[in-house]
Amino acid sequence: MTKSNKYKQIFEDLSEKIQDGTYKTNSILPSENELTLIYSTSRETIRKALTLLAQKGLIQKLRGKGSLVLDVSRMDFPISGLVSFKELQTSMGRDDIETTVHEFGLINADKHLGSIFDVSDDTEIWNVVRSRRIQGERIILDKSYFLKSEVPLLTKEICENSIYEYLESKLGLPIDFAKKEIIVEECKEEDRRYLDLDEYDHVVVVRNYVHLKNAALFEYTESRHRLDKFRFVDFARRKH
Amino acid sequence: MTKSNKYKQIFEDLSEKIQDGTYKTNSILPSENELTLIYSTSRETIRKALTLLAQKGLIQKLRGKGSLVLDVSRMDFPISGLVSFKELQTSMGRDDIETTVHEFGLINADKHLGSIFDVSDDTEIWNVVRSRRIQGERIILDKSYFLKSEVPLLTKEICENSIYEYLESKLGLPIDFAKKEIIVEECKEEDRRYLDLDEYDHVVVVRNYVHLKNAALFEYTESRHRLDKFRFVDFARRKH
DNA sequence: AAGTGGTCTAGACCACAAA
DNA sequence: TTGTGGTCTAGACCACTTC
Repeated sequence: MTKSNKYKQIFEDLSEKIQDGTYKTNSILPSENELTLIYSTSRETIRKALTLLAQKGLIQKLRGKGSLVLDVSRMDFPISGLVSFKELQTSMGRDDIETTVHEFGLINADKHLGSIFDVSDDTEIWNVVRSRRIQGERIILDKSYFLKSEVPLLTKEICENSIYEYLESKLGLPIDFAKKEIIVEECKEEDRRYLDLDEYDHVVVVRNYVHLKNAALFEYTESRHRLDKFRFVDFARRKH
Repeated sequence: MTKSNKYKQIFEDLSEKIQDGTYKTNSILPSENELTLIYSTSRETIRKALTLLAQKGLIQKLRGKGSLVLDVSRMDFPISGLVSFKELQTSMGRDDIETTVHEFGLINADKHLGSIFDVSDDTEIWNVVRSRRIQGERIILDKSYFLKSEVPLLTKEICENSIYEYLESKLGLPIDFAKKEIIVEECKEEDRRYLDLDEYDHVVVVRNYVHLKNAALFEYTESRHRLDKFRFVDFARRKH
């Protein structure tokens, strides 16, 4: 195990055993008391692991009964949360996605970007415009902006692969939370230029605001999708 | 306080104090140890309450520093999770929304509904079709289905107001989690009949699958929105 | 009555941030 | 060094389900 936290180790172990069928769909996991013996730990630690499993949608806790293993195969990719394009790609088993970088470089914030990032004008910002070709058609246009102060170095090569892998693994940026907004807009000139729009005159626009652990916005990405190929899945648990 | 759980009471109390400005944006909450004294409870209970606040996006926990109060005014209504139309209405300060019930009654599940609910054909299901008129225009078409076994009684009057208020407050249904799917579809005949579509030939379709605490699907709703009025906001926190 | 998960306690040690 | 949040423990009592 690589993780240091005991409850995360237990979470990952149970997660694997559910995915590989050791614990089968619609069966009940060993009780919390049994799990304390299996993993030689306290019950609260077991409960932390089970809470994670429930939040991830792998189990359903039933008071008085036990923890029910849910149908994993039915779950679509959970975009809710932060997901890079590369993750999406692999989780959907697609290898036929091509990324083309159309614009890449440093720009100075204008009024619009300045107000989004809450920084003064002429703050340096990375500007990346990419299109995604899926099964031969250019379907998605991604316009990304990163604060240079948080991302000192970026290259075109990195943008052609997964920027997030670079940001998180290499740079170790403490990404914490994101706000997504989904609306539909009329096609603009840039959509017609970079996408195969066919007859469609609207695009689905996903605006993504990504914050670091210090609560500062460090990335803003606008993802423009052709109508017919857009799909968003959200798995949400009832609060309180 | 009405809630029985201590950590929920504390969560609600802190939540109010943040929203009414007792604890100001960008300030630090009293430390966990101080809160144990304020609320006369153990630290783990305080931490449960703070975890809820963090999940709701009201605070940001910073190791070694404290719990930072986030800017509440910036947050849009968090749809992520379960939101009834009525909730949306009030949270956005709109009183000019009219609901019209077009279809209401019991039907027997066909193949399609049967597979969605995972019940045998001819299981009894409530069928409710409603349109939402906002500022004079019919913008949203809601097609809802409820398992009769879980919702014994439903009336047209209830459907004209908030079904969810009825289900949760009156019936006390233990609603637990929901899966949302958002896609774009071409307009169908029912869209043209019940909505003011103007020139639009597509609608945004939100499919909502709502489960009870026993993990059974009890509601399926298809919400069909006119393109130009659709908006979805999601506030997501990084997992582990 | 027995077993399950839900809540709560009073401690302990650790990792991190700031002075 | 001090104070913060993060993790972990061993026990307790409660609410619910099943028998």
